[in-house]
Amino acid sequence: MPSKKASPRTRAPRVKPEDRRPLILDAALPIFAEHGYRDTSMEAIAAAVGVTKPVVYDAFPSKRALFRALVDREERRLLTQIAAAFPRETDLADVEALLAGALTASFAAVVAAPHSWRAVFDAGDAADPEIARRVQRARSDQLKRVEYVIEGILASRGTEDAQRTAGLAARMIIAVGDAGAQLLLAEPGLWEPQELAGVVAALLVRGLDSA
Amino acid sequence: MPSKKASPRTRAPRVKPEDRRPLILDAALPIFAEHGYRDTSMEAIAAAVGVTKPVVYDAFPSKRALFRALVDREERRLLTQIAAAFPRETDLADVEALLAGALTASFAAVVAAPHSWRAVFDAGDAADPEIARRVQRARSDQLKRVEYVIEGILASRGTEDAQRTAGLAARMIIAVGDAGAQLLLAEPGLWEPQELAGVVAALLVRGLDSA
DNA sequence: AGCGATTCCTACTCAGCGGTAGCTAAACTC
DNA sequence: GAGTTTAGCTACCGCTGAGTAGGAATCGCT
Repeated sequence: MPSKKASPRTRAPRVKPEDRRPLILDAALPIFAEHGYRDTSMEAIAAAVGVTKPVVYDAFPSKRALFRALVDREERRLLTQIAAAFPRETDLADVEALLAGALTASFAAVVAAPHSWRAVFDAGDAADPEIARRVQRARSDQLKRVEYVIEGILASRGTEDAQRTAGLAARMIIAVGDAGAQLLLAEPGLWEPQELAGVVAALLVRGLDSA
Repeated sequence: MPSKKASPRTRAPRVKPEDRRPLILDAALPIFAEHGYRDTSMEAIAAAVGVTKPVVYDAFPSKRALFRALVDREERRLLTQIAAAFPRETDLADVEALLAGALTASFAAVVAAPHSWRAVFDAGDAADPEIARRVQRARSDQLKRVEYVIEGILASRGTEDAQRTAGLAARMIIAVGDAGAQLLLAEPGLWEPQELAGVVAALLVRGLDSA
């Protein structure tokens, strides 16, 4: 029997760090998405790229930096996709159509990039404080935008206490959107994004009675 | 200078393990609720009880066992409180009142025991697999119950595709309930549980148009 | 007071993971 | 093909946190 080491570890092909970086992010995404920040090790990421740990550290200075870069990239990807699918020149008076359009765009983006969604989604809780703050801020900005639109609509109807009600409604809309996204991922094929968006929008605007 | 040790660590009073256990759970609850399973150390729990690590290990054989006991207790507490506040003999025909009653009970329980809610809530994700399964199962049972009620209502109205729609509606109801609970905790005092339940129920049943 | 039982504490072990030093092999140049 | 550069690898360090062994203090009983 030869006394060579058990697993000689076939050497990985040579790749420049700048080309290695996106490969690492690609491999890291599903791992972070599935196990979360704390339960993902640099070792595991390196293995997924088919490489050893120091190679990863040649591309990113630290785990936090890697995750930060990942969240940046995936957040941009999601927002770009949503923006691309967002209907132009919506009629502000037709709330239901407005909602359905926004939801369709969001749902489509989530279905197209489920891991991105998952990773960014719980980056707000578990990851390190800096990233958590950024993600929470992004979510809060989104909430404010929805709130602003709703408040305008309610005010134009003369609803009393429009501000507080708008805050509530905005939160409910986002909650329902999140739940819809999770449903799409949990039971793929059960709903088409567009169909789901229509039904959810109807439910929100006209209520369960419309079902 | 005296050569005595810096902090002689005042010895904790003697308590029997069976009496110690609930004290440990009490101290552990807010820590787990705030930092999650992975980011909570036995050391931190011990310190919060005013005791050292081995004492905690005398009461619970492992971190997982401790957390499991905690989730058990808090889950029971929440369910008991909800059951106690749940309206008797609700009219199945008045969906809005039914929903408002259920939400009021849930909201009240969450406000009364916010840490329990938080701890159990994200035990489904981050904790160890066994507990995650149990919590997810509990949530899925809850979903099924709501789904069943909704399906009955929709079927009695002759809605087509009642089953799929009921599944969706049930998820939306739970999502909205969760969001309401989070709102109550995030901005305490802004809404009374009962008031919030009423508004949310109206929104779900009659839609945004009713606002 | 003396003695056993019970409870707590000091002081470790061990494993896992983030991060690094320094050697080795592949590619590129001439 | 020799020399240089660049990328990858082995083998380590240090720290943190779960879990444990064994000694020290306190209670209860006689």
